Amino acid sequence: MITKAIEDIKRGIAEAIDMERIEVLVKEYFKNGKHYYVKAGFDPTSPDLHLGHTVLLQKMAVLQKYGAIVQFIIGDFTGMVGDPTGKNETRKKLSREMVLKNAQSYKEQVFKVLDSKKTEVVFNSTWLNKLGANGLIELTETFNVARMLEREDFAKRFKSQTSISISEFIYPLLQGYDSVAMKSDIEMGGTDQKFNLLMGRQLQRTYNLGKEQAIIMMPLLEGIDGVNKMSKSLNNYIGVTDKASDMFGKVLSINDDLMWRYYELLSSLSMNDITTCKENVANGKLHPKVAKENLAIELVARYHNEKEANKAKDEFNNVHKKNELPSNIEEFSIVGSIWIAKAMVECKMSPSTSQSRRDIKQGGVKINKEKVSDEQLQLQIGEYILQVGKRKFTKLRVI
RNA sequence: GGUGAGAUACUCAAGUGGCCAACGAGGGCAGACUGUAAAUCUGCUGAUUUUUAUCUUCGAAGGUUCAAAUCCUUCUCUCACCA
Repeated sequence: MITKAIEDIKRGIAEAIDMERIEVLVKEYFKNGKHYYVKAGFDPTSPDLHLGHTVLLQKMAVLQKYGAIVQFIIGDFTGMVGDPTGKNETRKKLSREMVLKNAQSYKEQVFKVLDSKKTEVVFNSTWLNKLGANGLIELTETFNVARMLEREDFAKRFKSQTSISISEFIYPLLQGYDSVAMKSDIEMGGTDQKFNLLMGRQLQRTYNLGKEQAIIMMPLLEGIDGVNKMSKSLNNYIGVTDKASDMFGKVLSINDDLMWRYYELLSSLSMNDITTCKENVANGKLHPKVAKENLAIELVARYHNEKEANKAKDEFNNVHKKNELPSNIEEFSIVGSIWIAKAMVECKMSPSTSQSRRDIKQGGVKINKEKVSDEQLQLQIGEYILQVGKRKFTKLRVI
């Protein structure tokens, strides 16, 4: 049982620091039911979670199964200091209400993965506000610039003489201080967070907490382009709140190699099952598309439900294989007969009439499944199914 | 504070008086093909029913010129070097 627990915990992780301690904590739990604390921080600015985030969350959910209480820290204070990477725009300070609202929407998304009974949601302003200038100075004394510059990205920037702001130095200290305040046993984060995570460990020692947190780092999940890490700004993400049909489609659009990565990091199948599945695809017993569909169904079911997932699958096959129409098409009404290019703009299928004309010219526009060849086409009064490209449909009513 | 470099479309990046709505790359969109919204190949990628045309766009505002992204003046911002 314990061996299996440890195996589960180790699965897919990029790196762990002080794994022995983690094992001890888990063993303790199995022996006398003693809980331990796992910390992870989230920036409250963008509350839209995507599957990249869930890699971390799922690992925490696994730990919860084995005795962990998750300390879900909303970095409302550190968020204000600003993760200093995106410089040249002035960071807007989030209002209290905004933070609370984002926190609320976090909860809705997070508890699709985490067990809410074993999770504490806390704001780091609670203790960081109290820290004050004195406390802050004290905190900065625990560390020195030389050590700070050991950090790879700082080192690079220092070498190339790109500017580094003082607040960037303080940021990791504050994050580390969270671990002191929360007395965490384990902290989790992405591999890019290594420095900040280690800081927590270091500070716990400095502040004589009597323990040093272990660290679990999860790999960064590649986005659906298969190259960059999943992120909202690169628009290669699958959002937790994406519609079932979109989510399904996006999963199916990843390339076959990436599929296994997603399996490992996102699926709840055991590693054995995944290996078997992989072998079956390799020797032709299982069609890769079926394997991908299974994965898509699992994920859609997790964030919606099984019914929706199967519906999404049928829909996808209808639309893309049999060329049928999706079941729920948005409807739009326009008064009076209208030029098709303009109609497309009106119902938001196209950003401009110029774009509409291009699409028509290239044969990408269909009305009632018939390709439109006449750029000048006027739509008379009636009902039309308008299709642009492969997946944009609108039911248009001209009245 | 001083000196120098720069600001071009979604991003990177050419262009230094007319042939510039602006090379190229990435991205995006569309088409063909496919098990797929993958891969590959092809086309398109400022706007506008004046479509071999018109209008707006190369940090901002003025100016020179028949003609400016390109030349001049001022301003704003960024970056680097010195202090």
